[in-house]
Amino acid sequence: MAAQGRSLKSSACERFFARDTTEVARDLIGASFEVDGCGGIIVEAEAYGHDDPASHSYGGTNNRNRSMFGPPGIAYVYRSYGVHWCLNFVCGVHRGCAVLIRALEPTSGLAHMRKRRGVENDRRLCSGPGNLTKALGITGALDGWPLDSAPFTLSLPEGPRPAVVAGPRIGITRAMDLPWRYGLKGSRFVSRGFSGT
DNA sequence: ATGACGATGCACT
DNA sequence: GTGCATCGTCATG
Repeated sequence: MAAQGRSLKSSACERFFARDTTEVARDLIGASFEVDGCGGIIVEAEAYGHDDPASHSYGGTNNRNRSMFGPPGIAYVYRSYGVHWCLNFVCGVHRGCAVLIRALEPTSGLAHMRKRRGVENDRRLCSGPGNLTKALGITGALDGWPLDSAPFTLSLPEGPRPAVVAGPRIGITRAMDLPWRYGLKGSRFVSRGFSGT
C-alpha cells in the first residue's frame, strides 16, 4: 500500500515517461491510476522495449501498434486473444516502448467495478490485464489517449519508494529471460506471485 | 480468401 | 496445477 501522491501535470507526465521503459515500469508500482473514478494502486506492470522480440513494436509500426510509436505519456490499448482489452503506458527514450499494466489494488469505485466484472472478490477485481480493463471500463476508444487528461487520473507516490520485486514476464514466448515484470512486494493483488517473496 | 497465432481468463482436476 | 474457447490482426497466396 502506497501513499497517494500529487496528480501528474502535463510537463511532469512527459518527463516521467520519457525514460527507460524498465525504470518507468518500476516507478509505476505504487502509483494511483483511475478512469472516471474507478481504479486503485498499480501493483504489477511489465516493461516492453523498442528492440524487444516480445514487444508488439518489434518489427516496426502497423495499424494495431501505431500508438506505441506516439509520444511518451499516452495510452496504448489493444485487443488480446480477440477478447480482452489490455492497457499500456507508452514511454521510453526510443519510440516503440511501453509498460503493460497488469494489476491494481482496487481503491476507488469498487461497486461500479464489481458490477462491471460480475465478481465480489476484490482480490481478483483488477488482477490480470484483461480483468483490469474490464473493471475500469477501458476499451480501444482510449487508444492513444493522453494519460494526464480526463478520464484518466495518474498520481505518483510521494516519499520513499515502495519495495518492488521483479521476475520474468508472463504469457510471452520470446525474450523470456528478461526479468521485466515488476510487482509491489507482498501484494496479494498481483495476477501471479513472484518467486522469492 | 484463408490460416496461424497470441502481452488471457476461466473452468476444471 | 492443466486444458481450451475465442476472434482480431497479420502474413501469405
